[in-house]
Amino acid sequence: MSQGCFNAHVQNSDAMALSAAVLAAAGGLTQRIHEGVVARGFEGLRPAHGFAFARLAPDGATVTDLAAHLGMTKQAASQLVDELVRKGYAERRPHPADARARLVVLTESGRACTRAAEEAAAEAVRAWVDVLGEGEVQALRDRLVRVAPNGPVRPAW
Amino acid sequence: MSQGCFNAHVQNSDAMALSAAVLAAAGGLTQRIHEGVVARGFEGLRPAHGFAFARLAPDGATVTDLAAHLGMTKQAASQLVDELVRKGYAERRPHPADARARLVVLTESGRACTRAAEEAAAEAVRAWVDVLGEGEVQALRDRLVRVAPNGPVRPAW
DNA sequence: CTCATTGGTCAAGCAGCTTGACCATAGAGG
DNA sequence: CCTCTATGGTCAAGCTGCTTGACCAATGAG
Repeated sequence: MSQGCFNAHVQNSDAMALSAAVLAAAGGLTQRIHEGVVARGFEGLRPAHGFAFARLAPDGATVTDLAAHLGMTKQAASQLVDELVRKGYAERRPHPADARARLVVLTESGRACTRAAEEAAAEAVRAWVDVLGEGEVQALRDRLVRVAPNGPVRPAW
Repeated sequence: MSQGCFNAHVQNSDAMALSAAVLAAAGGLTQRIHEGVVARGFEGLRPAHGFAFARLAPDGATVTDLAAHLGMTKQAASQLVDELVRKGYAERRPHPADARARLVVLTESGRACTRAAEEAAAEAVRAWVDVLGEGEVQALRDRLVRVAPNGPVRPAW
């Protein structure tokens, strides 16, 4: 583990301030996206579902893939998919290359919801642009990408 | 709601990339802090407890304050405090100015855990400094503070 | 003194996740 | 071709953290 808090320039209090800022930004963003999705008429969805949509959107995924992506058991992922199917956002199709597996894909309604989330995210980010300016926001994004290249994009706490 | 996605310079895909970066940074940070706290010998704590510690650390707080801070009911907050008390991290003291209320304060063990979290956060941030440099990290913090001044620092999804 | 408000707890219920068991298919090795 | 283990998926039961609802004690304004 780290043995040096002594020769570091960054104080613990600074680290906490940065951490709080990152968590506040993430929390506010999640909240705004969720509110925007609800405002566009998609109800009965929790933010956690958004992370599933993000994984399903490109080409669909198996339940096991989804479970790994969300950091939960495949049973839990399967239940989550059940819920999405029941609400009409996704459907299970036979996997083209593996008779054991089933490919979970978004329905048109699910894709519409994904677009709504994108719009809501763009709206939230626009508020950031109003404060910082476009260049600063892009710089922010680039630095965050460099700093958290493969962080878990999922409910983490 | 927003009617213009047309005259905005920021594309939806950019907004999603930024959102993903922020969430990845927050998720990674939370994970690292939690791991650091565990590595320093504090077990049986979930990240959610960290947000409670942050509110209790300065001068203690009432259960109702804590509930508002964490965005949950006071019953849930009370249960969380029960758990912290049972594990020796906090204790309930009579409130000096209100006989109805009880002031929840950290024990020495709770303060030690708070310090451990600060060290873990500093450690995680040092990894960011290694990538970006100290000035960039400070700039990152300043911009995030400007963008999310009062975001919810708590489990949000 | 009265009474609506506020801080806190007890109790029951629910939602989301976990563990454990099980079945069907896949794919590697005789 | 046949095992036999590994893998994808589901069913069932249980737990944990949170919610709602009811209630009591103390507060403070009238």
